[in-house]
Amino acid sequence: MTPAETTSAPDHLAQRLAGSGLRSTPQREVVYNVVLAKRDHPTAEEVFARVKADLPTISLATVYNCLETLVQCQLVRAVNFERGPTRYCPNLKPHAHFHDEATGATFDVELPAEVLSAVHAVLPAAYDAKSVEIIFRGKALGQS
Amino acid sequence: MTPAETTSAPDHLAQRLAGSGLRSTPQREVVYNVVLAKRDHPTAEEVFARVKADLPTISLATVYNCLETLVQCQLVRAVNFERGPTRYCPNLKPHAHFHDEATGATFDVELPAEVLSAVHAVLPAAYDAKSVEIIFRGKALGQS
DNA sequence: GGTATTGTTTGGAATAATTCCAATTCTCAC
DNA sequence: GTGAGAATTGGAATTATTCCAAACAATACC
Repeated sequence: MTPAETTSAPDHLAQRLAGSGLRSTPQREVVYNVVLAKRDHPTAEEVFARVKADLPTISLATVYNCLETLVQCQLVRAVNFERGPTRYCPNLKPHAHFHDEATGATFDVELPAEVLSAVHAVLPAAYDAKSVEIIFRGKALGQS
Repeated sequence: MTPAETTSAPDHLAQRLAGSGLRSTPQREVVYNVVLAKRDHPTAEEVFARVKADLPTISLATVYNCLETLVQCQLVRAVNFERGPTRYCPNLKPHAHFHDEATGATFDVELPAEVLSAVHAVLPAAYDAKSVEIIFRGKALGQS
């Protein structure tokens, strides 16, 4: 990521939080930075482990709270693969996910606007969709 | 459903089970019939409650076992909506799901082959998808 | 037909992920 | 500085599911 991004992220966070009447706190900042730093779709437990490097006394409950807050403010997305723990993703552009069944790794897959609208078009008029989630499952072939 | 379907379902079940070296048991039959009978995407607990009408002494563990077996034999599909319990669906044709956030109800949405292949086409070559799940979330407008 | 073998069911204990809660701590406005 | 509301914390509670060992059932073998 570029220097510009690292410095603007906290501002973005503070702005968004303020927009919802919430405060920017060290815990929220660090949790947000962790999700931004390594975009490997970490679970809450994994975020917890990484955040402790900066804030050794943070609690798991707070990590859950912060992640939930970030989801509410639309700064991160929560993604679920069947029975597994919720994973968190800072990619806000519309995209699909590919879940490697062998390794458990998750990858973002770009979703062109025309495909997204083709998908939305399958919905009968009686359904008003706020969001759509597309999840592939299978094997990812040896990527570096 | 037609009479033909109600009578052929058990055979279909027995065949598929045999194909995997498994036996047809009263528990598996009743669980399968329950999922087939009311296609409202019940949870394991809901299936359990319905199955008890026929088999009052069945255990919840057995319901989980049977559902898992049916999923393995591709007789039903398991569907997950974020943190909720797994739901079970006897619709085997490719389809998407619409999840009503207000009521928790789930509806099947037909997925034309060309949309399905357009979705698959977004995958880079390095990904070999065995399956894709498409889940809409939103509000369903007053359906009867 | 009786018995070994293997598959299936059962109830209860265990687990995993998350949420809840009450108590403390922090912040900002006055 | 004080007080009100927001945020954090640790631990208990909850939910959905899986695990496990014992009991039961069905088929295979003699």
